[in-house]
Amino acid sequence: MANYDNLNDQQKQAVETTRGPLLILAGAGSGKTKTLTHRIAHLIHDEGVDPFNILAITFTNKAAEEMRTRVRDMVGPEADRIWVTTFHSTCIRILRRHIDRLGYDLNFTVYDTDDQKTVMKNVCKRLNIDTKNYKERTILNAISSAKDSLVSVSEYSLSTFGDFTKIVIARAYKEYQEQLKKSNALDFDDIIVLTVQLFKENPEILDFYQERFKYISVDEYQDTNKAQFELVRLLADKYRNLCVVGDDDQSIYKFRGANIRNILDFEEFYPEATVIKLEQNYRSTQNILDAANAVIANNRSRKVKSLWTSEGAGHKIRFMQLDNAYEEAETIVDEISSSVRRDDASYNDIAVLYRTNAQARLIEERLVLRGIPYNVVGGTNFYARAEIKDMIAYLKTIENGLDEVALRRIINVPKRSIGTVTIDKLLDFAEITDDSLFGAMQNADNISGLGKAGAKILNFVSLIENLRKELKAIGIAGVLNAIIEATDYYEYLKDQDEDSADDRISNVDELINKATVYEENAEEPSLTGFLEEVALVSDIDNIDNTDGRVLLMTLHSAKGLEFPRVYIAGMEDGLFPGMATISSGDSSDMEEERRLAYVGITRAKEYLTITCAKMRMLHGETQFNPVSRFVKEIPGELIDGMVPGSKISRSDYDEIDYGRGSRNFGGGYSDSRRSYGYDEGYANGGKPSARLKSYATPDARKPAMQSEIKNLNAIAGLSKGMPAGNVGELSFTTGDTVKHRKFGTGVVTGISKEPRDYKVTVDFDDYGTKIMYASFAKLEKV
DNA sequence: TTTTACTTCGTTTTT
DNA sequence: CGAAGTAAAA
Repeated sequence: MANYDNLNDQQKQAVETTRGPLLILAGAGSGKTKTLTHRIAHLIHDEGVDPFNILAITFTNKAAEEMRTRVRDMVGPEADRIWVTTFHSTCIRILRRHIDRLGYDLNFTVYDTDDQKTVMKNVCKRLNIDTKNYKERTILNAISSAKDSLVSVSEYSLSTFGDFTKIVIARAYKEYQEQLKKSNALDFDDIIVLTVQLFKENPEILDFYQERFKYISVDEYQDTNKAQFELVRLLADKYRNLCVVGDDDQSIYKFRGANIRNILDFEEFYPEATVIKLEQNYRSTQNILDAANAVIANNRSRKVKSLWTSEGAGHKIRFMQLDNAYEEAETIVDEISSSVRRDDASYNDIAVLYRTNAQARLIEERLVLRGIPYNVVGGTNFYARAEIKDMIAYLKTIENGLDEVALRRIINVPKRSIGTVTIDKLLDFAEITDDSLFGAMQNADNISGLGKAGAKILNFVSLIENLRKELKAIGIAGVLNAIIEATDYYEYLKDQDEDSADDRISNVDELINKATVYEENAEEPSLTGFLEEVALVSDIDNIDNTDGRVLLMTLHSAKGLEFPRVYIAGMEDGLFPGMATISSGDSSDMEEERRLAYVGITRAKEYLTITCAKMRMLHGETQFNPVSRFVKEIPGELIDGMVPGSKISRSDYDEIDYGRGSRNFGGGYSDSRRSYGYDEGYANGGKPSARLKSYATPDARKPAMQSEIKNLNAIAGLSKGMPAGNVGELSFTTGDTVKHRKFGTGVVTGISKEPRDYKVTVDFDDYGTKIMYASFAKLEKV
């Protein structure tokens, strides 16, 4: 019997409502994961539901992971029989078994956005579409939103109504789908769309999964698109035990196809639905909640809710308007520094949020100068790096020879004299013989006019075929090593660019680590599985705020997270909300932007500081932005320094003495300057008032700053993704006996230093000799 | 084929 | 302003 004592009345009601459609409107910080996990435990323990019949869908791997552990904590190992996964992995699991019904092979690969663009480039070339007028991305976005709303190629073609742009997109859509199919590849949207199609065309398959998943819950329901709605609808259609959880006020992914109507109209679609609102907040102080409530109340398309807490009012929200973006960054970093020094805050209590990634740079620069450890979340994905994509392309080619994007990426990387001319000949041959590119390559002997390239092609083909054969014996990590060896890939990287080679090599090493970890941990490791994991994993999943770093991220990335101290930077009309939103005639755009502000505010547990700059460089021109309208929607009495009871007016802001209340202005400033020798830039000898003019020559300092960042980062061991200052000391040396979680004990026979880590060779008592990376293997000296 | 000069274009991005 | 992509030159 599960224990529900620590649930509030609404949560309890949600847990106990197990039959029929249920809509849980879960405000920010209202304990929705807790409610969902209890609900699952209740189903199993009190209603005797077989875990096998439960499906819990989330959007992110991270959310799925968290829910899985929490359910396991409550119900034990039985929990592993529940499907707790993302939309995309759910669908891939289903498609791996049945996609042959739709004419694809079961070993299909998944294309990421880069791959999509490559395909679209080819499509445009083939169809003579001028990519000046029609950008690949624009076309792809149109296709993506068509797929999101389940509009097929033929339906799209029929709905162009003579609109020339749409006609072009329709042609591109058709060709794009054909190319993907030829490559036996799916894009992210296809993963959902094809599953829906599979179910619609094969009632017996649908029925099988309907019987399997008698109880379904969907998290972050406000972010679902039409295709996902349809998928869930189909699955739940038989038993109608569908529980959706979401917060319409946190719907911030419209631009990616999320349809807020799914949650707003749930009751209309399921008239028999029970609706429960979770409004008690367990995260933030009342002041923060009041601010959030006040802002979001300006939205019209929403279900009215109001967050409250049984805890106290807490600290007021601090607002500071600085003269320019440099001072904004400096002020924030100063405050971070002093709050850690003087209060009991630690770096991992703190997050700096902003609207656009570009804003991170200035803040980063100041953090580096202060030697404050930080991590920037988002930006470039690990798997988007060229060297990683190369390695993955080799793996994809081994896995799925039809994958033309992968094959063409590596066919001449590293250089093996198979140039465009040769590739074109091969493609012609493939077209005539109705074969794939790889098929043509295998037949290189029968193609005339290839000249010397013929032998090179066959070499390449046998490399791939050999690796395919050896895969079983040497594993994924082994294959990767073999690729590097056979192609002399590291030499290639060094030839490319001497400076970045070390970084790139260590990235590849990291990929090998990941492969090793995957093979050690997965139930049934396979190349398919590894590629899937790689395709469906993002940086966001690896956010770690326990390693003593300040986190910098966009407001979007912050959804679902919480921090004791939050800074929201750049709250200016023109930046947040952005210019495009302000000038858009569609009020729903502004409402979405406001929801983003709501998400930002509700991330804060104890302290919320909002900043903006009067002057800021944007797109190469200096802009003078007024204070964000969202800030003005916060009642004045909640803001530090404001006259209680008054709404703030624009003129009020200009009167704010934002120096007040920040305890260490003068001192902190001059410290940081002296130590790094930037005094010259300041007008008044390192004793700035809050109204200090901007740097005399902000740009002149840049080159110095850039190299300074590199140096400081190197000294502090701060480069992105590296645990805070720990690469170095091993607790053992050659000859020591160590213990591994899985392989047991063994003797260290060798240690070699890698750019980022140690490679340790261990002769295990029971498993033979293994080479592993120290940071992953977690070896302990015994 | 590779380097270099020039143009273009600018939110957010769970998978 | 600066990244990224493209066209032209070597």
